[in-house]
Amino acid sequence: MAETRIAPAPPAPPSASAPRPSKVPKTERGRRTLRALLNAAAEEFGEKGFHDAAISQITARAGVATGSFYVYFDSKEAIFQALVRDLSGQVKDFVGPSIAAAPNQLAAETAGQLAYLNFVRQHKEIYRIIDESEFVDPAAYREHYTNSAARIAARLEAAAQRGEISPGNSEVRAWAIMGMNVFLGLRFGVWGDEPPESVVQETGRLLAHGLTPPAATGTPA
Amino acid sequence: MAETRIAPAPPAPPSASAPRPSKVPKTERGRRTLRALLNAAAEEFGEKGFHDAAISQITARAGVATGSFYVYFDSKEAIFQALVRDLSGQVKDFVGPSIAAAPNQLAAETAGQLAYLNFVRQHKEIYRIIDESEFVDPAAYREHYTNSAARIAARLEAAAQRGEISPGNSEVRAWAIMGMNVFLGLRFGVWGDEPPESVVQETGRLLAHGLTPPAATGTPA
DNA sequence: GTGAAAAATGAATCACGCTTCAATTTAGAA
DNA sequence: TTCTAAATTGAAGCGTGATTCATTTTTCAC
Repeated sequence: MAETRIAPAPPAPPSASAPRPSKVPKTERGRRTLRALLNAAAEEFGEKGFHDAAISQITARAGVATGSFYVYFDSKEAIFQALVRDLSGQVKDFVGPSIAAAPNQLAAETAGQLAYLNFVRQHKEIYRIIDESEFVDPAAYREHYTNSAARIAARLEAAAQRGEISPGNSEVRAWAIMGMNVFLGLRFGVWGDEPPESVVQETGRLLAHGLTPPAATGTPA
Repeated sequence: MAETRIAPAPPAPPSASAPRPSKVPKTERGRRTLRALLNAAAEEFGEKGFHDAAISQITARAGVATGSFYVYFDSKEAIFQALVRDLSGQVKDFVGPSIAAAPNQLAAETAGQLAYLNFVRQHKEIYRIIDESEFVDPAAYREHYTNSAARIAARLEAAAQRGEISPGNSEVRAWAIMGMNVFLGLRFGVWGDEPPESVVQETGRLLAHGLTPPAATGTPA
């Protein structure tokens, strides 16, 4: 969540960004149907959750017959997995550039969070889908967060080397930052409509100076 | 997550701490069977998730016949709801005292986090169950986190009044802290066995002073 | 000790929706 | 235009597991 790039080569696994259906379409028509199925699945899974979602509804939304589904995916689980990959990639591609453009580490975290919150507001279904992968595809769930944390940690490590931030346990910090972003995304992206700017501002202060009052440190907020 | 008490009367809804089965047992034997069913359900749901969990397995683990289940609960959903309440209460009761005993706000957050991490290590199934309530019982899920955040926010508000911490947006801060705790609990409580002390120490520094290096503020870590 | 309410039993029912499949239509290369 | 592979169709099969229920056993107040 809320990261990517800046470091030359973070420990990122070979997981691809694109959906990987069981059978790759050979014709233009096939590609269109595949896309329609993935979009329909995002809606259906997002609204109903994995088990209440129905293949027959997905195909109905996509405007194809039930049987067509199995030309592209082996099972309900298979399209769900493909969807998780699809959405993971979309977040990364959306948030990454903002982070890369930031002048320093604290600005990068703030920019990443802002981009993430904006993305979430446009794709509220992402939480239900990523969250449910914990049950449908545990490996994907674990990978998703482990990879995100690893990228954040790599950035923090580099920044600490440069003396830009204080030294410390980067892995713990990374999971803390990721947790913050995920929960703020849930509260202010999915459940609320408040403009993200004030959220980002507050978090920026927290990450920079903590909660200790100015009198006790020296630099006011 | 990781909070409770300290403030006289936080905005906590009327949700009870105890499980509320459909039918309250009238005899001692009945109470024992109900407890056995809840414990068995915690195991079964924790291991398999809601949909792969089977009533027949729950009753088998509890050592009773299939039909007995429906003496105590109206449905699979009903026992799941009761379980979420049960576990929510357990966390609160376990973490609360640590927070109440802390001398100041920053110490309270740290103590709460430490207690929470220890609790999670003893009850790894809690994540799968709370997380899945997002799908099985969305209202319970939302309430769980909204209430937790409200309690943290109330504590922060009070501390800010006392000048113990800097003024700021308490709701944003509360959700940030809660997110941190939840994700650190997942990584270092459920997935890892590292001793929680180093995690808590790092988070404590982060909450107190942020990431800015000592040179730029004045008070070293 | 007796009897009515509470609890326990487990085989049978039944709804649900994923998946299969044989037949038909469409795409596009030669 | 022709022909083959690709794509589409939707009704029916089928396994799974939650839920029901008539019956038996246990509890405990009187």
